Amino acid sequence: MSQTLYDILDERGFVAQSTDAEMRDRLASPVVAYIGFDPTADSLHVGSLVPIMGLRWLQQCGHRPLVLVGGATALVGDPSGKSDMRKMLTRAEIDANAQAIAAQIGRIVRFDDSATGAQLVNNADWLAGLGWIELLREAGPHFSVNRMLSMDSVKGRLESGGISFLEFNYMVMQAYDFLHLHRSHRCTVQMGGADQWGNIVMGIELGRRKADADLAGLTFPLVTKADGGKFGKSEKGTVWLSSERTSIYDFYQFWRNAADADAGKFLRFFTALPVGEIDALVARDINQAKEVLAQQATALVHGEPAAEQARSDARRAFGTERDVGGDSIPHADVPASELEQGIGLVTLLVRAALASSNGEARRLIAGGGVKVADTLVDDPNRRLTTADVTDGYLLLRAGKKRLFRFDLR
RNA sequence: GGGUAGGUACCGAAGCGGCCAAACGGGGCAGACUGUAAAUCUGCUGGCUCACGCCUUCGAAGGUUCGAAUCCUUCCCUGCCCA
Repeated sequence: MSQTLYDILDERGFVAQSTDAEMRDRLASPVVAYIGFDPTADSLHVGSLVPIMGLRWLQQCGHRPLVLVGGATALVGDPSGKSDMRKMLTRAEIDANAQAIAAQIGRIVRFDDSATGAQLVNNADWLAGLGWIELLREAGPHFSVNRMLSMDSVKGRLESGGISFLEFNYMVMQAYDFLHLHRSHRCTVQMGGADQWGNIVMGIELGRRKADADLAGLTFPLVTKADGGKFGKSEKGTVWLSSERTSIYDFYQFWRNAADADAGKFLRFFTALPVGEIDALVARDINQAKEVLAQQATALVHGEPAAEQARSDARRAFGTERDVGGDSIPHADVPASELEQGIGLVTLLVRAALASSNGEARRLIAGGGVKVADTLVDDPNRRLTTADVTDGYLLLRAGKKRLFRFDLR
């Protein structure tokens, strides 16, 4: 193996900061490294794909990844990068979320007992049982409040509405996690998003003071978009990894619609294609590069067959064929009997979720944004009947990119 | 606990008795241009009916008034200063 993990991460853009100037050497021989995920929802979103890919490369390079789900820390809530306090979750919700998230990661990272098999740990297992006094006495003396206050994650909150003591303790818990994983799993490296820097550093220092351990950390950059917008949002909101929350069609479209300027970066982050190939592809045909990005990213999360289906359906729907019969195209049934009486276009737009209210649907139509089977309709009072059905379905388009198919039943 | 400044639609931020569903900016959606890209220009942006009109909304609950986001009372929350 000529390339070390560090080289791979570096050339793919995964390295934001490293606590160890000699990180490349450190990663030249097998280590145990961990990344934490907070089970605050029953699914991760595309933002978490960066650390997950980090684990994947880690594993591929002969290291052992530890996936920590923050069963305990989620009870507290990470203030990093948040402007407000999160809502509190119950223990049962968190446990269920932790399971769901582990399953998602398991599709990308291999969990088993081999030397490089990933292992799942839950900090509720060691933090939940700790006594207040016990923790204060063990970890407390090693934390300087002055330093904690100077951490970006805290400073941000001090400037924008304050931070509760509850959340202020988050970094202590995370630091304790690192120490614990060093003791229990010989873990020496923690990775995480750039916003985790402070938390990671606190863990390293705690490890040095309590266990004389030589720990290190590496952070991934915050994924940004060329236009400055938030990464991971589409018109439908957050892009989740769960197909329950974000359909595979929408997931594919999210990547397919990436900005040109982001294609190369995203291909490095979210696919396993060799960097040389990525550069060549981007240089040759940027639009095709985005199709590859969409297919690869979808395959990563939802599997090859689903990705192929999404790609071919999208190609046909947006290409010259105008064939929208594919299974992955958003669709629902509509009873023939109902259509015979005629249904208001406005009603159907709302039913298809192309508009969130009748008023919005009307505005959309009046603004010239609605097509029925490729024919522009600008009459808000238009009613659709079986006469509008072609090939057994009724196709609604809102704008150029949103569409919905009603199958006649 | 005391003092003080605030809580306005997705976000920021005006409004300070009627002309306020509420300026302006951002965001979002749509149209033109394109390559399912970006940039630019244009329109729209609480709900119901869409014609008048009706309903809900300006931290919460009451009150004053013909009429309140705008005045009064109590309460809740947040920042800052003091203890």
